[in-house]
Amino acid sequence: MVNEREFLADYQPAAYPAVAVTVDIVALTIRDGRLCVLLVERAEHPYAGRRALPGGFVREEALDGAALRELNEETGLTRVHLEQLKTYGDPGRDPRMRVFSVAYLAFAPLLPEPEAGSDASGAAWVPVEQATGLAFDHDTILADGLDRARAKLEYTPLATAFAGDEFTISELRQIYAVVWGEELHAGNFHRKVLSVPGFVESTGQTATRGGERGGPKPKLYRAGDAKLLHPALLRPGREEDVR
Amino acid sequence: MVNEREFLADYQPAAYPAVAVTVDIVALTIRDGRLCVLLVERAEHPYAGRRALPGGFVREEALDGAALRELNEETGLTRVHLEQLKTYGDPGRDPRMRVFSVAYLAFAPLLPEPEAGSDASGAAWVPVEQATGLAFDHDTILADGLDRARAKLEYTPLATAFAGDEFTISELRQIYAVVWGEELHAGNFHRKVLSVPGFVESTGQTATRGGERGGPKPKLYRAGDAKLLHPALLRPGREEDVR
DNA sequence: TTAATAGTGTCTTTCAGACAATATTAT
DNA sequence: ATAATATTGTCTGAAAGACACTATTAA
Repeated sequence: MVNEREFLADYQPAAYPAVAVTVDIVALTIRDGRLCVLLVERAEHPYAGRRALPGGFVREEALDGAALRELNEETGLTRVHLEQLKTYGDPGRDPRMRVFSVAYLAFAPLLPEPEAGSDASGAAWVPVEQATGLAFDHDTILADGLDRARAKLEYTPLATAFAGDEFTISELRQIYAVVWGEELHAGNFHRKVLSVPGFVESTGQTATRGGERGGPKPKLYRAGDAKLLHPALLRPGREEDVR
Repeated sequence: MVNEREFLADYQPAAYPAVAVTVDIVALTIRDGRLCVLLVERAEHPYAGRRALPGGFVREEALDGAALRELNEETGLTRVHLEQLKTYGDPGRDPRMRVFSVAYLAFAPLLPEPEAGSDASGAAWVPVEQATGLAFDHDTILADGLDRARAKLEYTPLATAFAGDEFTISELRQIYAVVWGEELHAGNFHRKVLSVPGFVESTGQTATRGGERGGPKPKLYRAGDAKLLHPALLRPGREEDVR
């Protein structure tokens, strides 16, 4: 019987078939009232010329670190909400070899024009409804990311991650409306948000001007300290997809 | 410029540092009124002799398939609810090499005595509060799995996956109580479960006898067709961990 | 001035939770 | 008979959603 040290010294990693692990990022932001996802155009085979989610191979780093690094390389963003989404590993999803992709979901508040990264000839924020025909299984990953994002708005204060440091209740409502794809009742939303403990806190300030087409100067708020919304903000009319 | 076929023909997977991907499974069941997790005792280095979550290397198969195969090898179970939990990939979590573990969560209704698997000298259902000091980062994985399971009972009919084909409302309540670790009001729970569309449906049958210490013969139900509970069954008194 | 917006008030319905009541059954 | 359990009823308060109303401001 070998002991642990001898076992590790003899261990031959190359005896196993080669696999690789990447991170791919579903980075979402809101631009011009539309929900947008960050896409790159692939410069290399496979899928050269096709649009894809930004990502790359994991190095000697933690998974979260790899995701943050890749996102930073593409956008320069560093203060974003990042969370692991799901891992995709069907054989054949990458023609080169067995590649497992750990997908991450990111929420970006403001919109610096994305910079072209090393393995991407271009990067751009694309409205999600136009983000189709992506490389690999990225259509599926994007769809899963959108599902997750929509669900998390219900029970977490994540919507504030789309807003700036200070925001109005109307801006917050627009975020919900854009992500969920349906208008929300302004009055009820306003009262609801203020009634959830820790969701937002007042800055005491007021915006310098009212809405585009009139209205009083709204009050400004910042994100509160809640990690969960209680009670939650449930999406209206979801009885259909319950079964 | 090479075309895609030439590129793939020249591609050298071995040029990248060796990594491996495993699946590890948090399989939960209820035994003797306690929430239990399936553990194996490791026969090989590293962590020989330590208890660990069942799992193994992913072969030429999909991730979900690998998880189902591993669980089946350990328990013989095949009709279980299996869902991907999270992927763990910190450098150094496995002393052999860079190993990424895709963790799965499984809910097993009945309790066949687990069989010893190929890379395990023993497997057993262990009450979760006694499942500590596991190999690798499996303590963390188990904790994440329990969090997920407790949360999913709130808004999905997953509790029925712990029950048999037919069950009473009391048995369902016991499942919630055991997983959440707190007693639930029998009367309110009863009315609530029956009021959620598609959660359970009546079999028209009645149990052959009442409770252990008396009481009328309860009616029998089976799982309904709902995929989400609406409205949800929220855990009582969770205002504390909202921040 | 006009129209849009911010913010508040009110009402109805639904639901959670506390509690009670009744019927049924194991011991 | 006693105690436990299943099931239903009642009440209160929280909360969602519909709707109305006032005040404020851009154009």
